[in-house]
Amino acid sequence: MSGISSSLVSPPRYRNLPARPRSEGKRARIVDAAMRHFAEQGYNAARVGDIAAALGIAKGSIFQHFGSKDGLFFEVYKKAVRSFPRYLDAPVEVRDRGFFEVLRYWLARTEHLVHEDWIPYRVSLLGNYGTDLALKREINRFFMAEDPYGTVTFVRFGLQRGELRKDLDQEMIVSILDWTMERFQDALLTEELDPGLFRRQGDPSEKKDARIAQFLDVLQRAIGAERR
Amino acid sequence: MSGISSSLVSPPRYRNLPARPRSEGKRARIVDAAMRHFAEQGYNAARVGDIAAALGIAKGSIFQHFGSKDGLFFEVYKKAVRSFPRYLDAPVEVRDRGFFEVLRYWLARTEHLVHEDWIPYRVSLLGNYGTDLALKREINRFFMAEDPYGTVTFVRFGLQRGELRKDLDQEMIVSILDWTMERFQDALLTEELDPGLFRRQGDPSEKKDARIAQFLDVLQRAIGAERR
DNA sequence: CAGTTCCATGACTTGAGGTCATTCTATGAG
DNA sequence: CTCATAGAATGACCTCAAGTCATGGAACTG
Repeated sequence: MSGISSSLVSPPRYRNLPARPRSEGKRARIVDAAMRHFAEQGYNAARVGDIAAALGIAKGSIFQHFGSKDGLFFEVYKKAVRSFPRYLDAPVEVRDRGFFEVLRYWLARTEHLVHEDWIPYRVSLLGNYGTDLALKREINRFFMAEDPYGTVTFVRFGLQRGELRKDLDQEMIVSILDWTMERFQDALLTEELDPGLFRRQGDPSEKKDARIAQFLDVLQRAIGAERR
Repeated sequence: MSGISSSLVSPPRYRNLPARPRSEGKRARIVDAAMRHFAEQGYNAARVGDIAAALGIAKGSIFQHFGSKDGLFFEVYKKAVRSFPRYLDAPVEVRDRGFFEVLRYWLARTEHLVHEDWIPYRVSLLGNYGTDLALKREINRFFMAEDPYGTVTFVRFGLQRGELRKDLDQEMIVSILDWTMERFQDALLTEELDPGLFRRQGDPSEKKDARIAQFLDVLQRAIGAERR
């Protein structure tokens, strides 16, 4: 299994064309337009030509700046993800109530946040599920390097407050938190990814709150310190 | 957010061309060859033309049978997933030791199984992360309709034995199990998706066993009935 | 102002998915 | 055995989007 991705799969290229000084503004405008297009059309259906047309520039320019459609998407993805709040961005009074209250806060608000501005959320979905594995690897690198949601510091916060089990590796807790939060939110928010939890048949949406409570309970038992 | 996938995204087509009687054998041969190609090249890099060439048939034939590359991949994906064992396929003596022992059994064996035959595993990865959202929706439908790993019956098994919490909806348990098992196994097995749990810096593979034990412990606290 | 680097352009190339009129072939009736 | 017919196979052809590149500005540099 070792050599599959390195030898059999065609080499990806997310060439990081170094940010040229003069063109920063233009790069940013391209990324913005591309974000909208990707969000609305999906990765495959989005056309680089359309993005260029929408901006009134030549298609070649986009390739000169980003090298490839993948390269462009990766920039778009990073921008989208960086625009999301970090766990510890919750209001102080919430933070003071502790680790799991911060989680509850965000879960309850996610839906609202996404409704207000679904474009970056949609892009993050595309990156997570809708492109290809080579990109997924790149995204993983990005997450490990930047920790854009501040999960690591958030877990440290929970550990310091004694709200999290000390007998687990921190990495393990971080992974579990990342995985389950991501999947739960995706199921909560998007039709494509709901395995029937939220949309089976005419589930009244009040049930969502119950689901959130249940989910938090499960998580607390899983990684939380013994209560009292 | 409601209308995104229905109105803005171009309509996908996984037309289920009804299985013609005479061509069953050929369909199967195409699916086999395609499985190998997708696994080795990835979805995007795989060429329908190559698959046809490898079989010594015309490209048009493949489209006649499966309608589109997506359609072909979906068949391949289903075949791959159906080839995996169900939870309750574990040996009786393992089953007798209970729900979590069955999980331990499969986690310990997954790596082995995948080494022996990584092709269907790779295909399932592609379906889960490397194609597009429209396909993801189709895959979710498939899972809900077929429950190919037998997760639902497995959870019922755990509930009947009193090993799982009775205060959670069954659907919730199933989802949590699916999510975490999938991600954990993916991290265990693949470079692309490993968020650093197993390969951060030359982790010796003995650590894997420890991870598996930790993971099971976490899961047991999360969804298991109170011990003793 | 001259020289140089960067940037924009759009016509062009490449190549993959997908179509379709035609041809072939297996089957079963007469 | 022959012919009729439906399903399957074919490959030339079409479409269209990603990606390239030679050329021609535009903006700094000294």
